[in-house]
Amino acid sequence: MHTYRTHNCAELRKSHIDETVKLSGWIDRKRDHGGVLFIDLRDTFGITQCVVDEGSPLLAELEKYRVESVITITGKVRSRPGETQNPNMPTGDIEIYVDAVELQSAADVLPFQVAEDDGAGEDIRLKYRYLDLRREKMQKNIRLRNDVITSIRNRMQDQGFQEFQTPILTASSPEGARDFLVPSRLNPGKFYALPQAPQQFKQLLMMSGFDRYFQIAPCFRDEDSRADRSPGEFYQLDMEMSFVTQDDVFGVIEPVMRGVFEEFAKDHKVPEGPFVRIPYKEAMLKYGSDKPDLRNPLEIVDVTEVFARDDVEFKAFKGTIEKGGVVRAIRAPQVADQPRSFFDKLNSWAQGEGAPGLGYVVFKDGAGAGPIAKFIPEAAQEQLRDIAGLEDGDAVFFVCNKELPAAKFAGLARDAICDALPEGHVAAREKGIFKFCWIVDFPMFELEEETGRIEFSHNPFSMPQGGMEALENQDPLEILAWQYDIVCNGVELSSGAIRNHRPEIMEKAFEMAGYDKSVLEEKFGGMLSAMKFGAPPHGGIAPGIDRIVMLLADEPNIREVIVFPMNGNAEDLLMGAPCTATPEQLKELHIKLDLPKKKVAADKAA
RNA sequence: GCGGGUGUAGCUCAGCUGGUUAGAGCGCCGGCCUGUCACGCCGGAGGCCGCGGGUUCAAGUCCCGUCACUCGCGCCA
Repeated sequence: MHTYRTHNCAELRKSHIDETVKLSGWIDRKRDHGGVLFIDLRDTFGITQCVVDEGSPLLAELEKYRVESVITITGKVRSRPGETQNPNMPTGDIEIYVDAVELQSAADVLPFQVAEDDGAGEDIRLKYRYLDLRREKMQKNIRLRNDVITSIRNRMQDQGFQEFQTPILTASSPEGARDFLVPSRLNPGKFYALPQAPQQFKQLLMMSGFDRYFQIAPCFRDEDSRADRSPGEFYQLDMEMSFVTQDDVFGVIEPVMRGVFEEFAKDHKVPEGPFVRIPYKEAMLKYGSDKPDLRNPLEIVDVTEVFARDDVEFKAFKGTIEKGGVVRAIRAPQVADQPRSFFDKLNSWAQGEGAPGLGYVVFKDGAGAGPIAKFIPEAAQEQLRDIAGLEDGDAVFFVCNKELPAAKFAGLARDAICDALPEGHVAAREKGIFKFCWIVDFPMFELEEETGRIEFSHNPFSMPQGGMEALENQDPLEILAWQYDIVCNGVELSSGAIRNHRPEIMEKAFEMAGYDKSVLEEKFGGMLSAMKFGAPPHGGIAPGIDRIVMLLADEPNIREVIVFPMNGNAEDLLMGAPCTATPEQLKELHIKLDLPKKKVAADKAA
């Protein structure tokens, strides 16, 4: 019987010595010594050294094969001579003396090296992704992804969740991200949209009486990419459950996240105990972000009252405070001994971010020093030390602006200061740890600055805390939603909410956000009517698979954990997507193109 | 849409205040080598210095424009 292999490239050991075996794989490396030739044969499982010497007629043939060619070899397992055993590889005690070889597929000269990381750029790696994926790191990452997804599925099934597939061709919905549209041939002039998330479907499943749903769900959003956001598509652990409160959802998903991270974190610990819960408002004040990295121990406090004092004469801040601005302070412990350049660098960092600078006061030997200390008299300094909890040797950095920009910039400064600290400093960013938190109590609505209109701040399907009564009686901007995020090390891993299952509350909420009842009917009519025939209270969450794997693989870029990602311009250069449609295709779809002039000119030139 | 960074050999990069023949490592091709494992040694080929324009006696280097890649902002309910 014909076979390509009797063993894979990782399994032969001393116990196989004298056996005749057949191995297939890629030539990882060749070491040609003239009279003896070593070939490292590689498959996804590992590497086995194969050898021929002058005693073999195959030597001349094998010398010709380039690396990455695929070959099948037959030979006898033998022990490597004493000194030459390689303890660094699992198969390092043995080698195969080649008796026969079959070239399955010769490789051309490679655009970049596979056996080692030669630093090839991302564009060329993506163009030859199949070569890139052969590399050890990518094989590891992609397999980790499989393992993580399998583990998640098992953990969800174990808790009674069932996986259902929801449509890929569905309807466009207003708000949210830009949709990908797909023209309908049977319905000329109409378009499907690819789902940004199975949001409505999973709610409909709850209203359909299924109690616990999950899906490793593809989601599509036509938005620009980032290092942690792949363009076009991504995967979520989408889940929803009925008859639950926020605590019930936390109680289900927290063990899944903790379990997966504990199972696959290589050198990282996950601290014991439930994930910290931080209200949105507190997160924005203390960390200047709704996705704080808690490995950074620095915290922000509001010190507006100090700079508002009559005896403080720092005009730059006073003017802003009078216009309704705030002053935020970041305490940096034990930095008084840092060189001047530490403060200068932070100052020029701030200027690079468009701020006038980063003011600070250093407290040393009981007195404040630094460029703006002279504007703050002793009594005010005392108050400052009190509020910020400053001790001798500490410094505080100041940010002054309107509330939201001040909070956000203080958040950036908080990270910049932490990163500027030397290794081992008391306030340096913690390493080897996954620090999770829940961000809770998001506002239901927010003010759109340009228009002055009230908008949904996150998910319009979330239940407002306090229900109808809150909508009717509270200041809309004060109303909180049962809306929550999981954040890990500064990465937003998931968003979820207890949903609004009451049609009248839904209508009221949309009305407050400026939507006419007819819009709600038209866009969400299906779900709205489902809510009128008996809808269970329900809620869920959707952790991002790619980001989870990215954290676990310790990769800074999400494309490192996706098999065939698109580039930053949402192109797949390997498959040639997106591509133009033929005139026949367009005609069938009743579509005429109206391209921008610039694009037409560029295509002609190409 | 906006801002920063980068474009030099197949890949990664060096190339000073502009100066005459543009370099290195890896890869590739040829030669030598019987114990390597990132094998070693000798030799060779390979460049529209992203593209277009300008300044200059002279441009990889300076200026303007443009394109590509990349990071960020906007955007991502």
